[in-house]
Amino acid sequence: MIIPHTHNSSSIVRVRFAPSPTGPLHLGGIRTALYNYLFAKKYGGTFLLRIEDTDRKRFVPNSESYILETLKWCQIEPDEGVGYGGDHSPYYQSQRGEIYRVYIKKLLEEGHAYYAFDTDQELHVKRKEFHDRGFTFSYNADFRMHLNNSLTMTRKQLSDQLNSCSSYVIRFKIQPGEKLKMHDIIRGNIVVHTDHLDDKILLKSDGVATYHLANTIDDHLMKITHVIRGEEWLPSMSLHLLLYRALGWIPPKFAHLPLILRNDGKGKLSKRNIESLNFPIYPLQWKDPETKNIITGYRELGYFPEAFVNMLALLGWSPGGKKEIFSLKELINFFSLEKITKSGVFFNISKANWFNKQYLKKKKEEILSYLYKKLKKRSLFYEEDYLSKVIHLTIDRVHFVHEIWKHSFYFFISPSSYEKKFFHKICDQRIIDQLEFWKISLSNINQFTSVHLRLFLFFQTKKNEKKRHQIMQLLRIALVGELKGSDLFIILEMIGKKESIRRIDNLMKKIKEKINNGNGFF
RNA sequence: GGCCCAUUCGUCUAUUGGUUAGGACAUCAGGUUUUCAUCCUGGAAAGAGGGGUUCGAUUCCCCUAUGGGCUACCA
Repeated sequence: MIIPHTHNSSSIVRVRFAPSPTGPLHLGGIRTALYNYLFAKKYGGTFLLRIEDTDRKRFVPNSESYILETLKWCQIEPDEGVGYGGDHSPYYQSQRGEIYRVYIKKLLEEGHAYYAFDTDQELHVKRKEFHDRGFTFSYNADFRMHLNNSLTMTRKQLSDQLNSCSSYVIRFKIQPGEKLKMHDIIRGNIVVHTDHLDDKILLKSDGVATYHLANTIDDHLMKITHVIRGEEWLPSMSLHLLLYRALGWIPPKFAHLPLILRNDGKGKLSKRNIESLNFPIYPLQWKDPETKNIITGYRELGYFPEAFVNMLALLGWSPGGKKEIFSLKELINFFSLEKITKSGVFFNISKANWFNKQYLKKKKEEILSYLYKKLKKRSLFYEEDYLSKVIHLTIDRVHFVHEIWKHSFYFFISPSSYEKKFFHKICDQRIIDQLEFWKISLSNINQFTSVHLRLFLFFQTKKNEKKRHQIMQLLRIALVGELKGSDLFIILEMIGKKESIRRIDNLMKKIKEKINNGNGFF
């Protein structure tokens, strides 16, 4: 009988998002956080945030606040960890050195780790030598007995070496000859032979633990049940499993997420060379503390966090079925690690825009307040009813709140210019005569409603469709400035008789000016 | 080079041995419309290749190819 993968109260889910503070989060990072969050919430578990700052050289100021702000904006805030407290502090790896030291000592004593004194330079030379001869150098069982480490020393030699203050690292001793059988929730069974592994450094010469060690110890101590991380970590899963075993701990379950790939050429998404990408990769604007360059984010571009999260959730995961719009609650409800895709994914900005549009349709309030602000700047005031009508008439044309103005300005102000090509064509005395005729006709209409106006104009031109077409284009240019926009008669009704006539006058004036100036030249 | 992972329309994906291989975005055509956009209808568009297993493979296995990751005293 197959026992399904279930989670109950006896196995409380605890997951972590563990970024390193080397700059802003990108699409891939935030998606990893999202999946961790969804998984935790689905099983009533805990989502914790740990900062993996074991590499001091790569530290970038403001990264942490950026990460915190991003999670907040996406509404996937941690329950525990940096910025949220908890029983397992500190949540910065840089503050956990004492803890790591305890376990390093244990590994050393039990023969799972050893001191190594080879310098960076020596190893570099060795690697190059091997490479030139067509071989691969690996610090492993084949070579460690020929290198400068505690395995090749007597006790005395070792203590002398250590006392002489020469710098050293501590390496993990991999036992060769084993077929390691592992399981990944997304990928299934994976087998790696330990012969292919090398003796990874656990403690760097500056006394700081490497990611591998810190990560393993922290995940255990913080009672992490599921490690959900990017696929770039898949090759280290064997190392981590071996570390759990050496420390006598039960490992968590692993799920390695497919990578988000660059669609401009090669490689995984990263913070490098983002200029060549045709889409933004940061959720929030990032100001580089060194260069002061500002790189825009999805928030600044006008994406709603809900749309952003929805889009991201479906990039590498699908619950099946045809539904695509999911609230965060629904995402939590439908989420499952098993349904995450295995292959790398390409990001599609037009789909992201489509998602935003779906959410925009439900956000009339936000557009309303945006219009209010926009109008207030011009000292214009309109009734909410009027604004609502405008929004109703134009919302289908936009993907973002800020786009509403360029599609609705003509309900509030006269066009500031006329479409050049068309305007050029209508610079003619006959056009002025026509406009004059329609201006008078319109001013004589008492019921200035779209229904009446439509009837009137259609009646007037019932024998000449071409003419109707032409006059409507003329009026549209007068009202909007270009051959675009909402229903002409509705615009007329909305802005009213007085304003309509004023705009027709404006156009006539501009045509006259053009005719007069033009004559001087030709 | 070594090790690992992956491979369904252009993109995101559904379909876990029997389907006309479904949907969404994008794209194209037609319709609606005074215009643009929307909207509606429709089209084109996919199982990398080769071997097996099987009555039958997109689905299972192997090989090749391609893509990706890792191969640091980076995470």
